[in-house]
Amino acid sequence: MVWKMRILLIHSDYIKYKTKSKTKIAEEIEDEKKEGEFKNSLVVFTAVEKEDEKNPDLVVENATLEIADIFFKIGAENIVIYPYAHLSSSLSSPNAAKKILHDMEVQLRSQNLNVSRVPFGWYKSFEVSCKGHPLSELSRTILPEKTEPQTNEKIDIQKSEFNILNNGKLYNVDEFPYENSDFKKLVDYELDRTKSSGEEPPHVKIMREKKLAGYEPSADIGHLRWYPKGKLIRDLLADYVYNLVTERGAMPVETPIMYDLADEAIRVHAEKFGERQYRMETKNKQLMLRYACCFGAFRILADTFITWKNLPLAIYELSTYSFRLEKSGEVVGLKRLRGFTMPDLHTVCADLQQSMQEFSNQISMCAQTGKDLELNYEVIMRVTADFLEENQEWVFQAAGMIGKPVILEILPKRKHYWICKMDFAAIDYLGRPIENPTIQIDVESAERFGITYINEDEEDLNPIIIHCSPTGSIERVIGSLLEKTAIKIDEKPPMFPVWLSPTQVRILTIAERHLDFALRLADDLKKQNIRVDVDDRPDTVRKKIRNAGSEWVPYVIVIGDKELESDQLMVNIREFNEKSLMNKNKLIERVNNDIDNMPFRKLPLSLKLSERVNF
RNA sequence: GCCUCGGUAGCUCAGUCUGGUGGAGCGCGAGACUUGUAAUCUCGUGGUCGCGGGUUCAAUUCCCGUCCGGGGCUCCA
Repeated sequence: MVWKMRILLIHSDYIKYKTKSKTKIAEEIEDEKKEGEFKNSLVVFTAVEKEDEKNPDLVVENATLEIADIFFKIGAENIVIYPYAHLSSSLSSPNAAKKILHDMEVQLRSQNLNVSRVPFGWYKSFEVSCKGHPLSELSRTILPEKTEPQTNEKIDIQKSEFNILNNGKLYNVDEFPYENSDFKKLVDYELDRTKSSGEEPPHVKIMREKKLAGYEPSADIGHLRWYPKGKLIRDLLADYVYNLVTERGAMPVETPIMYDLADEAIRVHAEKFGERQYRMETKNKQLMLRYACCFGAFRILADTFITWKNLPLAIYELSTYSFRLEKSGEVVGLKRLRGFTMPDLHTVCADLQQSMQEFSNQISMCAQTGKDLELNYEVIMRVTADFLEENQEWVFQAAGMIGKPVILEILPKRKHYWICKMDFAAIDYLGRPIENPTIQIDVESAERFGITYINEDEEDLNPIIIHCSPTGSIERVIGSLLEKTAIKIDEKPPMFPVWLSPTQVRILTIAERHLDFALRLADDLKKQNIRVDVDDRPDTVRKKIRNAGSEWVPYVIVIGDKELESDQLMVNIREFNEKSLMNKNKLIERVNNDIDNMPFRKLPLSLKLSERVNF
């Protein structure tokens, strides 16, 4: 059980007290404080607990915020801080308590409130008259954790330095000759220079129109429901990343989505994410929902016997789901969710040298996903000043692998667990980045989680761990693909890459007598691993063509009397907005060529459109 | 979380300012048509006007609260 400061708040008509006799731990007081009476007061009975000693300043701050908040709500005139040990069975040391109570008094007073504090460590008689309105009796537990950063902007003044790195040369952000508008947009965004247009990102509407995904009103904010077409695309992307990482030697695992905060390493790692966690309590456990796969991965690695011969060693998991309690105003479409799916690769490296080498390999892997998914990534590399100083040659070379300018952020001090990271972002229709792949060198977690390996000299050492998401979250990938269609709308008809298109080939019939032929053709294509369906509804050809277009179907074939006679098919090719005459085998070849070696899954919808449900 | 705008039929949206029996298109159902490349015609079905409270003879409309969504701020270890 974790204990925290407990307070009982009473809005009273009056409170009177009188000191009787000292205890061993009594504080020295002047005579005038030996008794007192306060009218219309918010009395704060307070017990300082063991846990509070870990971060007394934060407890004081949180308690002060809470008390002031209630004070203004009820409109009392005085605040009376009353030490009251009996609220807790796990008290802090008397000295810590005295300090915290004193600091609370000072901090409340600094807000120009009338504050009094009743002496600590005396036996006292007291009389309190509670007002009895709904807010007059409240209890609060104050956590020694960060709540809102609102009041203390003092920390973290040290700013990062931003530069552009191109062809091994460093440029000032204002002097760089920008040629690529997406890159310029990322720079502007990083430097807080992005102007807002007040529009909704187009992918939000498209994801619903195309029946991919929708909001689930009966869940929390930022959790989606996925319809069959969207689910198919998710699964194909998951297959894609699985193949990508396993081909490079990663071993897939699956770990729990919730963790016990009683585990010290889990708790400390969890608290790095502050309030943005889902927490849940069972009868005797406090649990958190994972925000990435680190927890499970690290626990596996900590329990695994690893030697230098095994390194680098990579384990992979697709987190369905990761949970982040983003602020309600930040959640939007597929870009920012509270429940999302992230490919998460953790690579154990013997030392910094090996981790840099692996980092380079993973840069290639992440860049490859941009090519495979046909997404343009702009890149930002972030390093601590120390790391840059010692490894400048490597940093420049790593950035050079991108083959175009990248932003280099230099952090004066290590602020997080990583010393070097690279973020790849697609730029959305409104010119804002969607953070996709990321690679990070983690120098902290191995030790915290007790992950070790045996080196050649049989010494037990903590490795370096690289976190990598080769595509970023699956939802963001889909969001980026949809944004891209909106950006390119003037250049080409919107569509998914053929391997991700739910329907790859649609066959539509002119009259009922053409259905048998259409179904036989569909069957042939299906046998060749092509997702095909048949629009057998009694609508006009014009209308069926239009429908196929609005579903972004890449290849559409009309079957009429002519097709029954010959083996030639008139194929509508969406990408080029053209019609082309070809036979069945040519079509199969063409589709397979589009799909290349990307993953395939069958169409999880009925073949005949007349039988389909409208989601 | 704060500020701001919105929530009306399965979907897209009008109506609300100025309170008085709620509209259109698409979809869906029925019928007609039997169709060759981006919406065939006619008829019909369809609503707790997000939810809760208040004001009023009367509330989708005005007021308060709340939930959900968009944008901005902030944040994205």
